[in-house]
Amino acid sequence: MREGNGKIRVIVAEDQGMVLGALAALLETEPDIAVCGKAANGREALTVIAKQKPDVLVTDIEMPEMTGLTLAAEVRQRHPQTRVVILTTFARPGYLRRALDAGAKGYLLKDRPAAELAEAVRRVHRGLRVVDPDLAAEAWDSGPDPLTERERQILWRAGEGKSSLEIAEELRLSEGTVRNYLSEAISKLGAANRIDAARIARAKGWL
Amino acid sequence: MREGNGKIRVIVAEDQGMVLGALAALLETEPDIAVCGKAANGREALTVIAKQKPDVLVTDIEMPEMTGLTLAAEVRQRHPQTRVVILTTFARPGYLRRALDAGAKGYLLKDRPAAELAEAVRRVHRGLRVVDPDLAAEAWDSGPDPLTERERQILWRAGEGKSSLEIAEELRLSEGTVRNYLSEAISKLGAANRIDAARIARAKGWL
DNA sequence: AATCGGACGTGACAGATGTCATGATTCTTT
DNA sequence: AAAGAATCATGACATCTGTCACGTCCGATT
Repeated sequence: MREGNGKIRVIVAEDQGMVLGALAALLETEPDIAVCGKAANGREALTVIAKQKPDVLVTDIEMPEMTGLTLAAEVRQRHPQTRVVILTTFARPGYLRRALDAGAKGYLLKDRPAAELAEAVRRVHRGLRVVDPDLAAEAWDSGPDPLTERERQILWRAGEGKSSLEIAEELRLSEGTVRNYLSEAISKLGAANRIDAARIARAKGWL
Repeated sequence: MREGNGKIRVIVAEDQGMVLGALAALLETEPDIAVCGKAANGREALTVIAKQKPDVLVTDIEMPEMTGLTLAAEVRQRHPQTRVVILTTFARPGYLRRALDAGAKGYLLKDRPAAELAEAVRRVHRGLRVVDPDLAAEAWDSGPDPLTERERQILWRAGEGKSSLEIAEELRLSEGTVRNYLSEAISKLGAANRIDAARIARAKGWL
């Protein structure tokens, strides 16, 4: 958490305290890496980065306050010298695509061996990209997000168990319009009904 | 991973390789704790435990091959000298109840501070119980699982987006019966529809 | 022997859902 | 200026869902 005698200076952002501490401990076992800060969400991470100006940020995606994806975009704008590695549970093509669009240099899955984390940090620090190859392939042939913003809003709410009428009132639409959007989403995703459609969209990282 | 000169000997089971390695690294930083084995699922954990006879097993719940809950029950039977600490993301009353029924001595959430893990291991090793207090309170007043086995089976499939007819065919029931069970589940859970019911049941740890 | 809960069924009905045709409006791109 | 896409709408229709009343059968408890 202090000086870096030529070491790669890293900040870790992750909302699960236990995992945050554990990842930091893991990186600290590497002789050429120093963890110079931790954060429990995106907003916190931005503050710490402004102070520490680290070489690399390792961040989860799903966090309160500010998503890792939003965080990556902010870091690119405000602290371009800090390279971002996304570290997440989710092998979702949509997440990968958004991460790369947001300027992330690495996308790593939590179910890979622990040794890959340090290796990814080193590579990204050297200016290389690190992307899980299987996921990259899947992202390639699963195509882009076919949903419009409205469809996404409505499908999201449908997935929470809300009825067409409830969704219509919430978004100030007519019930028929909501049913139309859902019908569109169902057909675009090749789903059998709204629940199925929400599941598929979630799995792809489109919700 | 080797000798334990009076140290507490611990095995960690967790399916996400990165988290597994990180948790091990975290525990290894403690002077009185030694990690003598790792496992990526329940079955693997049983093998390692038979060899190592550790003092404490720290295990996740949701793993392939064998759940942490099943694992806890097996360990109580076959290796009663090993005490079990469940370490999970999910603050679900149903999980806690099942964990305690399975003989686990500790139930810890991954979003607690990292320092609590070592402390929990020490306490459990001393014969004490460690249960997240908030979760324990919630478990107490949320009552027991109200669903019957059939209702659970059917609600699970409904949550996957299957129609009543599909579920009926899969379970060799009439469509009307499936609708009746769903109706029962919806009313027991105070839900608005099948999607809502599945959400609630999942959140409680009953699915 | 009587009671109770779980599993399973039917029939009927109202309301929710999914589909389709058809159209208006607006904004962007060619 | 024309074409395309996204937003929003209506009406009509068939199907799916959720509820209720009312049963049967079985195994465990009393």
